[in-house]
Amino acid sequence: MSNRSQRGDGEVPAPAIPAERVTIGLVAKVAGVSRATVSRVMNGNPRVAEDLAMRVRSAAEELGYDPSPVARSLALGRTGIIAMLVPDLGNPMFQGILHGLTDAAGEQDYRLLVADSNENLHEEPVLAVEARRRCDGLVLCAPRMTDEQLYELAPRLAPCVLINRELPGTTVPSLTIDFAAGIRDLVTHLLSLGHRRLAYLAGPGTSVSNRNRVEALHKAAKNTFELLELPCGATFADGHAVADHLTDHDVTAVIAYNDLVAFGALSRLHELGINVPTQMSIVGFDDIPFVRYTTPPLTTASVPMDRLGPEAWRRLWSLMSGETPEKNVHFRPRLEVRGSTGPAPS
Amino acid sequence: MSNRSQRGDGEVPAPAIPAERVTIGLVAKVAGVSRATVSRVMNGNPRVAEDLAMRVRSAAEELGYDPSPVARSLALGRTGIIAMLVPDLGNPMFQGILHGLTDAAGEQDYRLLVADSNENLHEEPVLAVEARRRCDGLVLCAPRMTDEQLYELAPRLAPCVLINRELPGTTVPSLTIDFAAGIRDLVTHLLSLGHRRLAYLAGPGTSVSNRNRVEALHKAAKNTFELLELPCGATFADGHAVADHLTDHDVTAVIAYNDLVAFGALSRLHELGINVPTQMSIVGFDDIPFVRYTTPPLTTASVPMDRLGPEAWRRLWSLMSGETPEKNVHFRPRLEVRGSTGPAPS
DNA sequence: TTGTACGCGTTATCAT
DNA sequence: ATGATAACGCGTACAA
Repeated sequence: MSNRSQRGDGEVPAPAIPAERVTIGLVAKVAGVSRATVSRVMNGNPRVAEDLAMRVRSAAEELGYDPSPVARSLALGRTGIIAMLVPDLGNPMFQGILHGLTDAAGEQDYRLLVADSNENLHEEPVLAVEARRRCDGLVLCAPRMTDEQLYELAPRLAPCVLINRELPGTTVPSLTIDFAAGIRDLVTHLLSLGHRRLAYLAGPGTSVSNRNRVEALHKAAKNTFELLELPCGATFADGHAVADHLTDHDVTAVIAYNDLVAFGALSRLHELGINVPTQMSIVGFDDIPFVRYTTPPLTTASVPMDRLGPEAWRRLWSLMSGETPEKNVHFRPRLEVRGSTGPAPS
Repeated sequence: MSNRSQRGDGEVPAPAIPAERVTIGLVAKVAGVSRATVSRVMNGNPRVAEDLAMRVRSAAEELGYDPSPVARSLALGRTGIIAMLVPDLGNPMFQGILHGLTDAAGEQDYRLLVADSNENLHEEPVLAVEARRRCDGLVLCAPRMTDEQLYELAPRLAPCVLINRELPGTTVPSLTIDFAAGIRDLVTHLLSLGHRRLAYLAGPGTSVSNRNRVEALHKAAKNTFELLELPCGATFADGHAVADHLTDHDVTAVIAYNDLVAFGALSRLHELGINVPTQMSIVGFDDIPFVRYTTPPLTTASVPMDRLGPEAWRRLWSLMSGETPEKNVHFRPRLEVRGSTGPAPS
């Protein structure tokens, strides 16, 4: 059956270049039909004589023919692919979105291509354009790109759906998280527990979502509680590192930029012998999969990650179909009270 | 300068379809030259008169011309892209590889496209072929694909580099982890601590890397210690769930399929009030970034993740250049003794 | 129903 | 140095 029966009596070479390119023309010649007919058969066009179709199919099978996606894309003017650009694949938050997006798009036979801008925040715009040019649509999550850049780029990125930020004055659809509401809920929760001196472990300074949180915090802090802002970051390691300085100040509760940071801080506090929540309360943001299992389980603002992917796809699909996408959604996080928060120590 | 100066007096539409396609032909017409010349200018061909080049550049600038990657790929016969297929983006292990691969390939102006086979293990082969056909090379990590399938597919995937598995009898380069050695080190460590009854939290049954571990364990167990094999999985949640059954049996140490699982189990044991390592020792595999911070820090077999990406790229590059890639590497994990292992309770 | 011929947007090979 | 023109591999009017 398979051609590897001769394995064992020699090395089977891994051909860097196929023996001879098998194109639609070759199949046509072998099957004794025109290329148009082959094309029709391959695309399931029903109006071809069954005998011809058979000949084509067996020829294609025999030659191992597979239409070139590139040539196909050029002729069709579409690729059947969408791309998503994320700032950090390591963040479980994006993994959730990616998963949902893959599934939703997959149902309509669209494939998802993931591009990670990683640390090259500098090249974020380049990557976005490049990714977009190779496919039919883009889901863009670029928290560090300036509004200026985004306005400039938007026309070249369409059809495009924005995640976690908006582009006022344009019709570019966007899915956002109501960070302010989430922060308010967390603060209210902490205040109700008697906390009055809070620390905020800030995310990347250039990130819009960090700015949103900071603004909400400052607004809430007015005449209500003391707020200490500590530069931190977005990763577990960042949170872990900054936790050392927590005891330098007189705070009783910590609001982390996100769950990863909160987790890192939680871990470090444990190492330092500081009990959570009796000596210090701590909250995160996002509700990524495993923070419900940390010790203690993390109180956080739960973002409905699983809804973002599908919603993004629907809007992208509308745009690609020339229709008007549904209105933007501003997801409201749900306060998830768990074990990492408790009454403020007297 | 920018055309968004009129923002504010109306909605700027997000054009699903660019106003008019600006192709190389249009630029040529506007600049008053042939398409060939435009192509030359765009590709930095030095032998074009400077005045013509100027005209072309300004025309291109003015029209916002950007060569179509698809058409370009078709004409050139190469895309400038490589793909990597991973079974689970959520596993930090792959994120490490992806990162290294992105950087290495990026230095030679190749972009990385990530495809996640997610739970569609069934479609893994399809995805692999699809991904490969759209670019110039593939880094494949498909732990659940059968050898049969892989042998069958190999020719269509070349140039291709395998991660975590080999294809004996072929010249397909592969980068593998010496799971057996890692397991042996972990076992030896546990035995030296006096443990004689071990549990193994098995990964996905269909995964080759799981089979490798199991084999190594059975080999080591011969007349040395008792081995209990518990079906588990590959995620944090899997480990968390299975930990409940750990106390049903009389084991003193646990070897988890990977760090994620170990972490999950660790977390659950803590909830159950079982102290690690005094009552139970536990080890993981991989050494993903944050397990050094868990409580207690996890003893594990450290895999040099950061080396995999670059090594994979070098081999892929060789293949694409028609050269013979360097020999395969069988990475030997390094035993990382931390706080999650201790003397067996008497 | 089938084949012919052209278009998709670009690069490369020739003449000139 | 520049411009026709033929690839690249495929889809699809249109004609037959």
